[in-house]
Amino acid sequence: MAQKPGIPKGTRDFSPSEVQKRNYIFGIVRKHFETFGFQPIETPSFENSETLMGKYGDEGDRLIFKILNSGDYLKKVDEATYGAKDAGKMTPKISEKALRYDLTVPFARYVVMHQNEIDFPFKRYQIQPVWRADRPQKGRFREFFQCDADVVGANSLLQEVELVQLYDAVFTDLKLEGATIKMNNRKILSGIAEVIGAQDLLIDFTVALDKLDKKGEEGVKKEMSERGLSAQAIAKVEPLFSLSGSNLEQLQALKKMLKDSEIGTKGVEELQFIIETVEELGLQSANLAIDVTLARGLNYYTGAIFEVAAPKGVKMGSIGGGGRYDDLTGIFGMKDVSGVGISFGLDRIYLVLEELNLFPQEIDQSLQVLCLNFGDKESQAALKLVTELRKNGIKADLYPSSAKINKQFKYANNRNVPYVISIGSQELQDGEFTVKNMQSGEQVNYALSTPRVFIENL
RNA sequence: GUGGUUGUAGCUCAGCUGGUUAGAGCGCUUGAUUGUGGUUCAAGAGGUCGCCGGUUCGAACCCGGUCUUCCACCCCA
Repeated sequence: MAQKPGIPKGTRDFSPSEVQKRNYIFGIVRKHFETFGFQPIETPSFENSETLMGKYGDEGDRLIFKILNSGDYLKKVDEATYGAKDAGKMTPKISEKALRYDLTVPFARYVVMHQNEIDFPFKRYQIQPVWRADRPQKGRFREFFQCDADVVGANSLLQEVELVQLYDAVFTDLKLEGATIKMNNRKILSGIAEVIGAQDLLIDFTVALDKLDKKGEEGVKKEMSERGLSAQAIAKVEPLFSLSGSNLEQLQALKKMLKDSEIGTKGVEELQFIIETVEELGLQSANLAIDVTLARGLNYYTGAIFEVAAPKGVKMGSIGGGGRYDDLTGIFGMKDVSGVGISFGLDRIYLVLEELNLFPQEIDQSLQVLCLNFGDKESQAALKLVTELRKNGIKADLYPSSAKINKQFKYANNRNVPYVISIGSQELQDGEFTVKNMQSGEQVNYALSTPRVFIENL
């Protein structure tokens, strides 16, 4: 019995029109990456486990897909480890490779390994799939594409400014108006933790704060308390919850709150510089907003933090994120290389564009011209014409068999073909071909000897 | 990883407290129309009811397991 085939949880097949739409997004993202001076690289789908493990926290380690060793992998496991049935101890012995979890860590590895060939500052972009053993939900997959652009070896805050512009350029080109680029700075978060006397609970503090929009003020306070923050510290956080107004007003409030913290003040200054410079240059369609509750999970960020929210009314997790990390390559032994980068979540952007109906109409036009097949003799002339059209870069095809004309037209209709050409016995006799505009229904005849006239009218 | 939810025709979904041959709309095929699609009319094809097992005289329906979907945690693109 043939069994019903299936695909693993959280993976998808892409049909022709889906691939075309995805390529449309890839194309726009790539175009702007390149106009901003980024160069492409690619890294392997899987890395050595030690490259990835421990870089994303305990939670991240759990979500990394491990690859089983080849051969009789259990032979190398000693009895004690085997008997203990401890996955944490066993895994490193039976799995030495893992699928990449994001593009940033492999990039850091790349920079360290190729440091002698790279001209710094190095601006690279990378568009490749990543894998996470997460539980799928809407917009969360186990295999999805990330489009990353990072700059390493440049400390200037102008990089952050450019990255905001890059976000804006891509979303504008995609006609996705009203995306909000939320910004924060890790130094501000550190500063707040310092001011409220909870430096050693920085991570717990930020994780709890990050949930403000979801859980509300009371929920966040409760979680902070559960995570060990003192009532006194929580009281001092209070002003953050009511932080509102324009970016400038928020900056003023933060400045005041953090005046006694050196690092906090530095963070506010950085944020202010980026925001003022961006505002000076202007954005085309995106909004830039301060969000002090923005924390993001990855601990390697040290400066600016970005996250992009879809336009209002679309229920979707963030469609992009990024930030500055002063010491990413440090974990691989290369000190003092600062990096800053952003990422586009292709799969989520796809869902947003689909929901807002923002894909251009002509994307589904895989064929511009279909020649009908009226039989052997007629199709010879048709094939000649098709060949000529193809030489001129027109997507043209001849229907492969002389099926009923009715059926051939239906096929053209379903494939969204704008022009259908008929060369039947009548046309052949007159040395012509008939072009039907499928939208208007109009038919025009052209001489078979001068297809150029038709091509120019297209 | 925890708790819940979903699965019936290619698609979107009905299907009563378990009871004969499991339904609709759209799509598909054929014909009206052997050289004209997107409209109309008629006919037709298409289903191991996610999968495995159990209860029962009898299961799409009840029970257990499993896979999948989506949701809330967790985390995140």
